[in-house]
Amino acid sequence: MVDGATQGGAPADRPRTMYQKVAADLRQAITEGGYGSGGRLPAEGDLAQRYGVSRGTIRQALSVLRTDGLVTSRRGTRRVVLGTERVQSFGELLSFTRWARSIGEKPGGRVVGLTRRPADETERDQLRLVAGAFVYRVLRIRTLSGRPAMVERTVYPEHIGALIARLKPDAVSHTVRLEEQGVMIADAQHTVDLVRADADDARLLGCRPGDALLRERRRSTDPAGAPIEWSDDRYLPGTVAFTVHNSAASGSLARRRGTPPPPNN
Amino acid sequence: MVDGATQGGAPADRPRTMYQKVAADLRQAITEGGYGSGGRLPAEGDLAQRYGVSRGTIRQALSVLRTDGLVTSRRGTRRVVLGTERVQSFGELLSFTRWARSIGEKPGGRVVGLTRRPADETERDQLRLVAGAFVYRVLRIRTLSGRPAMVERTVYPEHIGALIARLKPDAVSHTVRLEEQGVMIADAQHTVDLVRADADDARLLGCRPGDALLRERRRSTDPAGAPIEWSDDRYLPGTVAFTVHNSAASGSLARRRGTPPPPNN
DNA sequence: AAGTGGTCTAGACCACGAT
DNA sequence: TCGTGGTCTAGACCACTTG
Repeated sequence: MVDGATQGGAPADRPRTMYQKVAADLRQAITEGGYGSGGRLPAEGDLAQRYGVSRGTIRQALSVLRTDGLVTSRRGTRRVVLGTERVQSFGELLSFTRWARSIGEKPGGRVVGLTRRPADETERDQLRLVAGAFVYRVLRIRTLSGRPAMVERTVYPEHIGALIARLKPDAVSHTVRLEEQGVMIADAQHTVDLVRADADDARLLGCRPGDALLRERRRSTDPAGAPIEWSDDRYLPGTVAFTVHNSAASGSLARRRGTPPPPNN
Repeated sequence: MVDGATQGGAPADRPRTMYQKVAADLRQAITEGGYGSGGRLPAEGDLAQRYGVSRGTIRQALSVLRTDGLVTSRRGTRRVVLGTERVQSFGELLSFTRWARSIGEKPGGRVVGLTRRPADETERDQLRLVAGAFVYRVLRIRTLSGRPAMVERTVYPEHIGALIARLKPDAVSHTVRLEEQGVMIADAQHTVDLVRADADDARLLGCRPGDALLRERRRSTDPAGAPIEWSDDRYLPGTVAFTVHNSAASGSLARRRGTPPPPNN
């Protein structure tokens, strides 16, 4: 049977299925340079024999690596190693806290404003709410090793916001707290552009109004497709860069340290 | 048998295989609102029967839609429509010209500088060249309906650059010209961040040195994994935004009109 | 308990690249 | 021509969600 982009559990989890085990194994071999950059992988049939699974399972594993941009694939020739870079997990992308830790910085956060009120039309549209529904709006300053890095404005539907409202103002990771209460994020849509700091941004980030900021707007949904949050995050210049790999039918986004050396693979 | 992220020909092409036909069919039904936003798709088995194919082929088709962020998928329940937005093609992302046309603007371009010289270390690293190899560097201003929008600095390995060097300075699309000569781009790695305009940027874009620009750096490779170009594109504020959908194991990047209304799905 | 999608098998044939 | 990955089939069993 066929499969597709294989949702598979978060790559952060321990591999549970055969194709995840194979993928993890091959990923390690690749990132450790076992095949070299530009090197060729064994044929699918060989891998199937080596791991004692069907060719289909091997293809499922390889599709994961292809989506991550680690290998090519084309008819007629063996797969080629495209890059040997570590791939960022979905969790690191969604959580400022996890991202900060993954790059060796100490994350901080403080809620500056929290209100509950009826959703306006844009919010109803984004969160798929009916007229009259309430939302929570959270304004929050995020720091890296004590220095202001980002201003976050997040809108939650009422049942999620109620959980957020109970957290301490300086709770480090709202995302992790939500996970602990069983709120899972399965999909996210991101928009990255450049925006001018308004008065609030300037005050909280310590810049001047009108200064340019890198903005990421994000809409996240749970496994059932129900909106969980709608956020507008504004980063000081030099704080982050966003990277994406894509091919004819794939791609993924990663958040990286600001103005990093040119991507190396 | 299993399959994966299904490289399938460019979605721009006419569907050639069964799963592409099914995917195109379902995509149209979804974007036309046939299932509604948040609606549920028929079961895989039902679709298999309706199209007269195996369940595996249906799953392959659905994996395409899942990668595009159009539908969810989880065990136990039918797939749910996540969004009904048009998905941008790989070609529109890679080619400024095609993108501009897709949003109804008239694209323009003019080569301002073209040099051939030995690659420096960074260029050798990016383009996977050996010491002593030559590269072409192209500096180019891009316009939307006559107004400057972006400055493009692209480095090509010698065999590709030689083709570019033969084009007229105001050739509209280098990407399309390369395609006509059989140069195909199969994968690309993007990095998006914020950068200050240098003297060249300011002169060509008509802004002041030090002004903030949205930068996209890109490394593209052919189907065999060989680097084709390494580019540094700098957009005037408000010109573009980049969007990405991702989930546990997928994602894709799209270029949009600058500071658009909040993403609608 | 029934319905549904996720994983896996064991084949088949085809399209393409390299030799 | 031969090896390789791409497409497709027809099953099987399992994990999960929902009533």
